Amino acid sequence: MTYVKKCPECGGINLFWNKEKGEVICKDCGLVVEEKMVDFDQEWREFDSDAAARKRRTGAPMTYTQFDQGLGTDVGRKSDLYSLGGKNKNKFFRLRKWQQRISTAIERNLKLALAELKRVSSYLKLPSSVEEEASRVYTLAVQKGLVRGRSMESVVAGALYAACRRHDVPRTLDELSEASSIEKKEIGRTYRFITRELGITILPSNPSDYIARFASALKLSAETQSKSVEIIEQAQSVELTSGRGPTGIAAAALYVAALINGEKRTQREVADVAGVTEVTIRNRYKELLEELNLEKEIKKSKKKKL
DNA sequence: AAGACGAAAGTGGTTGA
DNA sequence: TCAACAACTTTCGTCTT
Repeated sequence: MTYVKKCPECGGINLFWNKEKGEVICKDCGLVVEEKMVDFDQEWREFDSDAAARKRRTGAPMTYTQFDQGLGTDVGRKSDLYSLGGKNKNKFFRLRKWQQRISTAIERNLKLALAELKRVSSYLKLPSSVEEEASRVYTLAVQKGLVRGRSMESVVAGALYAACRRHDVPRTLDELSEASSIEKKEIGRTYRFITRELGITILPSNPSDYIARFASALKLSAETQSKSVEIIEQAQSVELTSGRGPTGIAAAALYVAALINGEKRTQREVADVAGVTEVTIRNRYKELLEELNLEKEIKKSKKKKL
């Protein structure tokens, strides 16, 4: 089986095959290029309907993006009732009433929230594995009663942010904030709250996870991308990265790599796509030059130009 | 004229008493 | 709960290309 080499959406070359989920996603724009690559053929043969019924064993796939995991049942309405006598009829009505009562609180909330979650995640073009994870996180949060006192939207945003981090397709808080129209600090706060309460541990995000997306936004070559990842790795080995914002580091590394490869971008341009200021890039850039003596490489590329 | 650089003051969040 | 603190931003003036 052969796979597409370029993302049909943005032309990016950073396709990533998540074997577990059976998806090929584009790390640049988050587009799911191929999804659910399962073998749809049956692995058994059936000769008559009887044998077929015995051998079939699947239903609709279970998913957290449906409020009841796609497994919900309802106590039926009219048509079923005709087959029941008086006593049973009453029992039936009672059951239905109870079900409606139980359903209301949590499930109504989940329905609304998951709709919102879908909206935001499609706005950000997140892969469905992230959406699924976020739905799961949100469902847990509701069950633990963590939504009380917080707006539903902010918890959704927080769950999405957590899911993104876990799947190494980080979006910045700014992007999430733009998509959900929730304040950045509010998202951050609920994010911290729910991850703590649910005991979800998330590693600090790696600057190189941002490189692919930033680079494609700036239309930089693949060589520049790998160069900047290389720079980040070096920076990490001399402890230049701890305590600093990962986006700032990614931006600076990208800026330097672009200089070295003669694909110069202004600090302003890089700063804009990375969501940091020029000053931050300058500070990181200065540190990078000091620690990793990259001056030579920059000079080298200048000579080439002349 | 535009971009790069740096200083200084301000902001929001974390930490430790 | 408050103050100290680090990272980052904003603003602005100067230097370089």
